[in-house]
Amino acid sequence: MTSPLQIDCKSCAYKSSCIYEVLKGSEKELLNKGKVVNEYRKGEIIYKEGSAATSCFFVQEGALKLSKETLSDKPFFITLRKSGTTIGMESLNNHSNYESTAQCITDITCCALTSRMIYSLIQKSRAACSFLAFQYNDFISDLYTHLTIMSTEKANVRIARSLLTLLEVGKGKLANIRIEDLAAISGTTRETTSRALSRMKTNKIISVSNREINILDEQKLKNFIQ
Amino acid sequence: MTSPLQIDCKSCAYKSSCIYEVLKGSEKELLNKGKVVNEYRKGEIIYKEGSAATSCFFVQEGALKLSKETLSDKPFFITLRKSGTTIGMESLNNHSNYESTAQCITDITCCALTSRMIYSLIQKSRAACSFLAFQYNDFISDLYTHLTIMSTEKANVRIARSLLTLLEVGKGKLANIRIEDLAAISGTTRETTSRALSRMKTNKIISVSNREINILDEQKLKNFIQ
DNA sequence: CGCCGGCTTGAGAGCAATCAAAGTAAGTGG
DNA sequence: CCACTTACTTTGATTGCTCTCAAGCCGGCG
Repeated sequence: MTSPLQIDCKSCAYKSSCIYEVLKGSEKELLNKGKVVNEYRKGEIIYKEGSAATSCFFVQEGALKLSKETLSDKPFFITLRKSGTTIGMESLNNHSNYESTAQCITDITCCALTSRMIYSLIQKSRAACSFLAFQYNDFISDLYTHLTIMSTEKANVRIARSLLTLLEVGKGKLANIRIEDLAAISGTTRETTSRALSRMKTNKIISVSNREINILDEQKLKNFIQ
Repeated sequence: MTSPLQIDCKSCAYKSSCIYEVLKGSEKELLNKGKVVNEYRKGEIIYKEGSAATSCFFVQEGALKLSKETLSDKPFFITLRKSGTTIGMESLNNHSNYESTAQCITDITCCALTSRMIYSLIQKSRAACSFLAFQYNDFISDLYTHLTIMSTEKANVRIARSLLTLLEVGKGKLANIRIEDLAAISGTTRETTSRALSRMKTNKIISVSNREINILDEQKLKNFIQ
C-alpha cells in the first residue's frame, strides 16, 4: 500500500457508483474530508481475517478476492469483488473482526471509510441507508450465485467462468494469472485446471504463451457455461 | 399461514433477541404498533423468489430454509435460518424482489416488519442500525460457512452436519423429516443419503423406526464432523 | 389384495482428487 | 554464456467418491 492519495470526491471518476452520489451537500463534504484513498498492488492484502474490523472499503478500480482460513494450509476462496462494490462491512458491527481476508488480484484503488463516519451518514440520510442495504443485498446475491455454481457445476465449467470473470475485471485482458490461483478461484486443483486449459488450447478457445493465457474465442467460452 | 396474532412486544418471549431490545420508548411503541405476528405451518412458504420484497421477517421460533430456483425441477438449497435471525432483507432495497424462497421446515412464528417501518427506526436510532448491520453480517458469515462446507466436505459429513443442525432447531428431536429433504439440505441425492444413514444405523449412531430418525449417539455424530 | 409413495440396495460409470514423475521457463552464479 | 536451481506446469496412472439407473422392498391405504 502506497501513501494515501489526495483526491477530492468532486473530481473523482468513480463518484457516480459510490455512496457520494446519494448524499446531500454537507454530507458530501463529511465524506470528502473523512475518506482515505488508498492504492494497493496486486497480491497485497487489504485486511486479514480475524483482525479488528475498523473500516469498510469502497472498491473504485480493480478486483480482489475474499478467502477464509482452513485447517489445511490452503485458504478457501470465497468470492471475487470488483469495482463498485463495498467490502469489509463487518466494520459496521461494534468491536467485531473481519470474517475473511481481502487480497488484491489486480492493482486496486479503494476508499477506506470508518464505521464512525458511515454511521453519521446513515443517521443523516435515508439514501445513505438505502445505499448500504443495496451493497449488502448485492453481496448476498453474489454469494447465492457463487454457492450455486460451486455446488452444482463441473470443474471445467467453473474454470471457464473464472476466466470470463477475470477477463471482465481485467478489462478485456487476463493479468498473467498463475494456474494455481485460477484453480483456487475455480475451487479445484492445479492439475484439473491445467488439463482443462489444455483441452481449451486444442479447441482453439485460448492460447498460452509465456505462461500468459489469452482468450481467442470468448463466444465459445461463453457457450461452455451456457 | 393463520390469521395474525395479537401480541404486545412488551410481553413477547422473544423480545430480547429482537430489534425491540435495542430501541427506546417511542420507537418501541412504533415497532409494537407496526409489526405483524404470523404463524406458519411446516412446509408453508413465507415468500417466493422473484416476488416483490415488501417485508422482512424476524424469526421468533422454528426453522426455515432458503432456496433458489434452478433450470432443473429441483430447487437449490441455500441455507437454513433459525430463531433469532432476520430474513427477507431484500425488502430494504427499494422496489426489489426476494432473491430466494423461504419455506418452513418446522412450524414457525415470525414478525413481519415493513421496510417503511424499518427505515423510520433506523433514522431515529443508531442502535437499530447496528442491529440490522449485525443481522446482515451474521447472515453473510453463515453463508461463508455454508459455502466452505458445501465445497470442501464429503457428502456423509454434510449429512451428519444437517442432522445436528436439525436436531438443534428441533430442540433435541428431529421432526420426522423425509430422506429427500435431508438430501436436499445436505446437497446430495436421496440414494447417497440413504446409504449414509444405513451406515450410521449399523454403527448405532442413529435408529430409524416408522420413517423417523432418532439420534442415539450425538457425540459420535459430532466426531464425524470433527 | 394390489397399488402407491417413499426408502433401500446394487451395479456401473464418470469425474476429479491424489500421487508420481517428467517437462519447461526464468533466474542465479560462476 | 552455460550449468544449475527453483518454481511452476503438464501429463499419466490410480483411486475413491458420488451420481445415475435399475430393481426390489416396506408400510399404508383404498
